[in-house]
Amino acid sequence: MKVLNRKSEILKVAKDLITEKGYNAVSMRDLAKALDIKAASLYNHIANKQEILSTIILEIAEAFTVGMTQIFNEETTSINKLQDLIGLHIDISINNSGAMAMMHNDWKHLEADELIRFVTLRNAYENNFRTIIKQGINQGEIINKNPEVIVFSMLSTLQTMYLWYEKRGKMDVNILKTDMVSVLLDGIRT
Amino acid sequence: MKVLNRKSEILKVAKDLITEKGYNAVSMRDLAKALDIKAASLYNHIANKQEILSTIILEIAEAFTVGMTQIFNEETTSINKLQDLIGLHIDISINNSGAMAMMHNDWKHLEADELIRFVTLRNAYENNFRTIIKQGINQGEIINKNPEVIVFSMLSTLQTMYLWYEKRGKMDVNILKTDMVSVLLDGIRT
DNA sequence: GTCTATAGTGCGATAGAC
DNA sequence: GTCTATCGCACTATAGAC
Repeated sequence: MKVLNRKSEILKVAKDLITEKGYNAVSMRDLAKALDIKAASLYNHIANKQEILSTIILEIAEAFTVGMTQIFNEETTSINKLQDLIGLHIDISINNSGAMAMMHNDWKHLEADELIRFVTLRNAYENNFRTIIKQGINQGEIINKNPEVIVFSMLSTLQTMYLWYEKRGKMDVNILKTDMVSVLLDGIRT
Repeated sequence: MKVLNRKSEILKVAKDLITEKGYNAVSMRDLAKALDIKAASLYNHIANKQEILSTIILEIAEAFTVGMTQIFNEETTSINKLQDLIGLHIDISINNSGAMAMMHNDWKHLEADELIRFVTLRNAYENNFRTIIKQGINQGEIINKNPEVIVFSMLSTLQTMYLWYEKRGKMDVNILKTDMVSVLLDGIRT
């Protein structure tokens, strides 16, 4: 286990607290108390409260972008790409449930450039997802239903998986992947 | 169009503001300004800020409970019950997207009795949902996959539908129901 | 790198006049 | 039913000592 520097340590504790209570409900005093220091001391490591939010959310958003880019460019069927995307979401959600919660709940408290960057990344991600579905329909691999409904249904399940995985005692990752692929993809396969 | 009394009017405006910014990010001064009165005047109509939250969230939670109870006791197949539940979610989500957002994002800011009541209702709802799925599996109507994965996948889609319906220019409700039933149920039917 | 002290702001809520 | 005025408190953030 690597020793964290002070800033990483602060971000880690902040992630846990904000996941539990929400961004606006966690004060710098709360955060400092959890680290056993005074609030003022935090400002030696971070510029302000916003920096905590944007660092955590953009880091996870960029991890999804990297994963998506790779999968999008694979030379394989759309169904295989969707299967890989399910795996990507499961892997990231399991290891970063705090950051997933913040991305889900608190992105709207981002400001200025960080907000724009986040929304841009998220839109690009959704567009790639939609393109994969449409290609699958055109290739006859995926049933010819409204692609928006398919995209929405899959994404909403994948995006809230972190909630559910936490709640019910962490099942085996490989079983989770198998069952999730089956439930999400069997219904749209031709 | 019925004329709203002052309290209903306050709750309606609060719903919109809180949906946009989150419960903690909307102050009583913000709310008052949106109504063109002073913050102090709000307290002639509501006891405190918490009352806004609990009134809106519990009202919608109870609407789901009523709908579920009725569907749960229908004498029909599990697949038909699920189909009716999808319709219930669509009908409520479309007419109450603000309240849906608050129930989704801000329930954790409920306090004491109201929090307990909400969690109780939500658990009962999920248990009924799970029971319907399990009965369907036992009757051979639904594929024999992990029922938790099926429940989670369907519920996460239904619970976040309000987000997506708002975002993309409100498609025809009947088409939405047909396609949603097909995408969510074709994959789990035997 | 952490501390004390504090500036400056905004919050929820109340009292009491009209 | 709305107002002005205000209380008491919590917040983010900074200055400067150690």
